[in-house]
Amino acid sequence: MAHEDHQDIVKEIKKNMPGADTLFELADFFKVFGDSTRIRIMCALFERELSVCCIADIVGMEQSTVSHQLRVLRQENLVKVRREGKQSYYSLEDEHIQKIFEMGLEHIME
Amino acid sequence: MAHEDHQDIVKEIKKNMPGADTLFELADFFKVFGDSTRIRIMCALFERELSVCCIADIVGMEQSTVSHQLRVLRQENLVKVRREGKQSYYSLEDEHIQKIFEMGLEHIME
DNA sequence: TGAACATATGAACAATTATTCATATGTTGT
DNA sequence: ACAACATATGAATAATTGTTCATATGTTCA
Repeated sequence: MAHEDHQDIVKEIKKNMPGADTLFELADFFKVFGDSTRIRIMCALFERELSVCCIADIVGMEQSTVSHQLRVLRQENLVKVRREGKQSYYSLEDEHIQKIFEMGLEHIME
Repeated sequence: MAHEDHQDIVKEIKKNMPGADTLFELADFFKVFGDSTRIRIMCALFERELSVCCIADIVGMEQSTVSHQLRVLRQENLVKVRREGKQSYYSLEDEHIQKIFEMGLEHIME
């Protein structure tokens, strides 16, 4: 309880904010972008769909690690899979991802 | 080493990807969005600049917690501070933030 | 059916991170 | 200079998360 209108401001801002559940979900969504392995995986997928072993080679990590991270990306609907014989081919779910990516790049390049 | 053109694909993708250092930086940037307390703080700041104690009240957490998180936001150049008397007023550094936020919302609302 | 390969998953470990408490620093008004 | 308040920071703790190893599942071809 600081200045006079403290409570008014708090009430006003709270009223206009999205619900806490929405913001939790949003944080979970962005959490996916907050890991360099996943960022690199997504970045690789900008060009074309890729098999798991290709991705592992590109990012230079264990196949197991990549598989785990691909699951995270799947769970947040950022990538989709397609089975073809022994391989699984992953690709990006939509274009939001690339746009968000580019905006982040713009920011850090400032 | 899977299918025939595995190595070609790996080499091609690697060539076109941003450097590892850039992608690490980008992941660090997005990491900031990946916490619900920070998301809520940023969201509150969309409307107007706010003092630390207002923010603490809005998000319903300790002043100390908010202060720590504001430091994280400052370090990634997402907010700026202005001292006025006893209070520190925080505001958003630029509009990228709100755009990224909105794109995230669009995605989870699909 | 069995061997060879690609991918997925569980458990364990290491590392990172968010929160809190206690306290320090900074500011104002007396 | 001191009291009262706002903010910042350090240390400790709890929780989350990324990676790896070992292994299971799924697929193809002989």
